[in-house]
Amino acid sequence: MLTVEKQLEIIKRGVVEIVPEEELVAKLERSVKTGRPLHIKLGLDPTAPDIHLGHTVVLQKIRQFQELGHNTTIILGDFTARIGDPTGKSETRKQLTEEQVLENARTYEKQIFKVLDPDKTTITFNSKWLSSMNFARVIELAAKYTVARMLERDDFAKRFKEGLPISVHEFFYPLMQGYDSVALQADVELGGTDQKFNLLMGRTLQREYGQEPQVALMMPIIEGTDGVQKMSKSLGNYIGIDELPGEMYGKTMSIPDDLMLRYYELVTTVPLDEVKRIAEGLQNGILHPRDAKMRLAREIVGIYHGEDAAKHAEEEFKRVFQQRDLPEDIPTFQITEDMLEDGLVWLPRVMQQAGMCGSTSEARRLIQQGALRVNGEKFDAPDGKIKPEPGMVIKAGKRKFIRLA
RNA sequence: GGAGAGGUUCCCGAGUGGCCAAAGGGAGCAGACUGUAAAUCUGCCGGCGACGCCUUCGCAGGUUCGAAUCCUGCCCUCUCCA
Repeated sequence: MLTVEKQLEIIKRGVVEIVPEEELVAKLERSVKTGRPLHIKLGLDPTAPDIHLGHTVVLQKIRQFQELGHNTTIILGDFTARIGDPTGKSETRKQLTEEQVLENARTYEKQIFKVLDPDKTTITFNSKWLSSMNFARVIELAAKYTVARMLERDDFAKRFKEGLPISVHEFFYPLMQGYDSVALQADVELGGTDQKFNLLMGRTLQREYGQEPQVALMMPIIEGTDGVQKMSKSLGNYIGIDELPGEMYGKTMSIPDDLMLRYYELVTTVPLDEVKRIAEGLQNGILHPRDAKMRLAREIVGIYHGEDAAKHAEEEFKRVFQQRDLPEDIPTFQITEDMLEDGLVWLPRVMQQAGMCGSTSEARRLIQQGALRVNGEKFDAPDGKIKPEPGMVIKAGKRKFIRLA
């Protein structure tokens, strides 16, 4: 086991806040002395069927704890998910059904291990202890916290002030999550900064139930590809870890340059001193931002698809976006008889049918804006008609291609 | 239970009888440039084979030549009082 100092150095990478750091140090010291690993807890909401890079920020941290030899437990909040964490969206979430939760949990489980070591990971559902709680015990739990303190929570406070709805059952979410820490006797709980209240609740409840309080360790919430809002699937600004290498690479290239270093630190395993070197290179202009970002994209794709796939994705990216060449694989589209009129097809229809755009209106706009190329030639015929030929390549915008069958 | 405020296009947020498919911002898309799916600038941003037509402003009706805007009922949310 590494020394306390070494461990701290690793643990603190990317971390926003440790509450309180002294207690973490004390716990680590005791752990090193007794040889007994710490118990690290991470709660996940099994509502998201697809894990994206945003989730991996915290998963990477768990991974580091695993490598340091500590015990890690992932709690799939199947029971809490029935409420839906009020955090984030300032409105009440729909309750999920039991089947939905279980199905989501299964896909979740599969993806987690792309980051975590399966042999060192314990997965538990919190329904294990929550579902059997009777009302008397729920009252006992609820009595350990006051409404005023509950309203201190950012999200509740904001909604309360703005006159937005807060359902009573939402108060149970923090209580339940906090109780998970009691059930597990966690030493450390990880979470995003948006989880602060919940993590601190764990401390309070553990103390109330006569346990040593856990240390709360908060990771930043990473911005999505738009560079503005937090990465989330519903906002569509996410990079999913199940995505194809090419998509993943391209999406990474689409993040604002300013965001690069943050991504390096939080979602890759590039050593910190090297990240520092990259930062310096960017600063003094020795390193072209594009090249730095390509490296980033390669690193990210590499984690989830391997180095070869990453290299391949890069070559493809260069071919399509730097050399403006055709991609390796172009989906083919079959023109059907009923689309033909005197041997001509109306391109908006083809584009819409081929999934290049959502409607013919959108297709018309694309043509008007000069976004369309047929066999590399700009296409701007106002009636949008063309004589289709097998093998013809239609390109809309920079990254949508089809080949006629 | 009583009194008041409010529900607008993906999101935020204007609009209070015609000039509204609905300001502005964000996101998204496209073009230019940079040969980064970056930044910046410009344009687009409900649907329809389309200089017109259709659907949209919580839901359902009504008034009007005409409604997101006025009236009625309903649903949902909030505030104050009880």
